[in-house]
Amino acid sequence: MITSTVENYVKQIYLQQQEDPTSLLPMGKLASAMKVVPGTATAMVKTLSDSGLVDYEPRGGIRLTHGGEQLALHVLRRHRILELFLVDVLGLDWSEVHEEAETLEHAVSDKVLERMDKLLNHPQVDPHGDPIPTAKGQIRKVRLIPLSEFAPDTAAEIARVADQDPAFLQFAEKNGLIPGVGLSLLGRDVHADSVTVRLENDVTVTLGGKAAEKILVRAATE
Amino acid sequence: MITSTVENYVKQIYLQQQEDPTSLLPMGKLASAMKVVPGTATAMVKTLSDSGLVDYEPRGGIRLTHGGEQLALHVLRRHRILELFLVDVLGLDWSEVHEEAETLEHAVSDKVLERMDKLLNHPQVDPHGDPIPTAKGQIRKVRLIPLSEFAPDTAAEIARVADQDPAFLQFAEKNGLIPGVGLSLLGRDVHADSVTVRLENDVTVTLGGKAAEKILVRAATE
DNA sequence: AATAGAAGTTTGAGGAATCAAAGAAGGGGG
DNA sequence: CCCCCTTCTTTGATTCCTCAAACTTCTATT
Repeated sequence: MITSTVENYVKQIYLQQQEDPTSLLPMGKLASAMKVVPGTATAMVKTLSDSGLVDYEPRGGIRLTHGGEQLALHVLRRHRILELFLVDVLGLDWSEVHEEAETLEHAVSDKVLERMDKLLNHPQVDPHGDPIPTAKGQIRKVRLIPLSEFAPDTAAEIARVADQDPAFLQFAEKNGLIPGVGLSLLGRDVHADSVTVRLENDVTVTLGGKAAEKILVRAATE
Repeated sequence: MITSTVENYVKQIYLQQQEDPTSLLPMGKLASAMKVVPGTATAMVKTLSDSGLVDYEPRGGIRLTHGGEQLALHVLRRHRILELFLVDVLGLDWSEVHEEAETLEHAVSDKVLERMDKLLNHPQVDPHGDPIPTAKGQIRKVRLIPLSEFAPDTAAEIARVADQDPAFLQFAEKNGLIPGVGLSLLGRDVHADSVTVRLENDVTVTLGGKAAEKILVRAATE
């Protein structure tokens, strides 16, 4: 049976793999992402391998099989629709829905999920701008530019805030750094490791490199 | 930690105890209600007893402590609000929400639950007419009369359908036997073990004793 | 009262997921 | 080229929940 632990591992493998899609995911990365000791990850990966969800090369690393990726996308779909549902229907704050969805994603049936999807009008992205895979397991991969690498003097719009830490999200919200908001790059200071932008409401915000990496933008579509 | 298994046992003990509130609940009843072998129930009850959730008399039976009852009511509240939410907000059929809620009741946080409660306008009963305990763990106990014992020639209203089997609920729905519907007793045939009622839409329905026991009514409040 | 049968408890074992700690593999610096 | 350090795997143990089956207690019936 697919336990919620298995779902979590597979989801995490998928997310980690996105960071570096070319090479095999090392055990250590997975173990620390799952917050377990390395031995636990090894044991679990063996059962995932036996279930045909990952390809496992001992001491080499792992990679999701097609089946594993489909499962990961299925879990991710549940997670992201739930996040949006919690924000749009139940009025929770976008900074707190990640944790809630983390539990619920293993408990909602497909039937309930599709009702939510319908109620939300088949959304494409969750409250943080993360794309929602389709029920058939397809995900739109859009090339977004981190604010830290964004070219000056171009109009852009925030597409995604790539961090689920409530504290960071609250900071982002307070400063108007929310998906859909337009902005333009005022300046970048390499030595100060900082980026300054002007938002559509004319407020200017300066971010350090770490924070600027997490704000992903796309060229504005007027 | 309170696992969902513990929550299920405590909930089930509460429900079973309602059937016969005066005496201790025998192990066998609990075991069959939980669909486990008797030995499993014994083992589990010991840990419930160690956690102070039940009083356990070996070979005598069990009874919830105050703490156990509070936990049971908390779980029941989650279950019933979820059922109503699934019907009223997501449009699921009342015959199928019990199963859905059975899983979700262990995954939903208090925060999310109270949002649902608010959205539903602090309901008193779930779609089947079962009372919803308050957040403080209080439950309104109303004396309802089974159709099988109902006095003739009195106007009444269906208050509750006490069965969660989807098949029975679908039957009830098809025949208009839904909480809130008014009816009057046309006749009872002791030898045929049957009861005939006329519903408010003038349809008459005849039920056997087993079914009539599950339809609970209250004197009509005009 | 003796005893058969029902009801309940105990014991031994197994699967899922975890950790701690010992052991093996592999790669880079001296 | 060898050793050492990092990374990974193995091993042994633990917790939670379950079952099967042996065993005990109680009750009711003759």
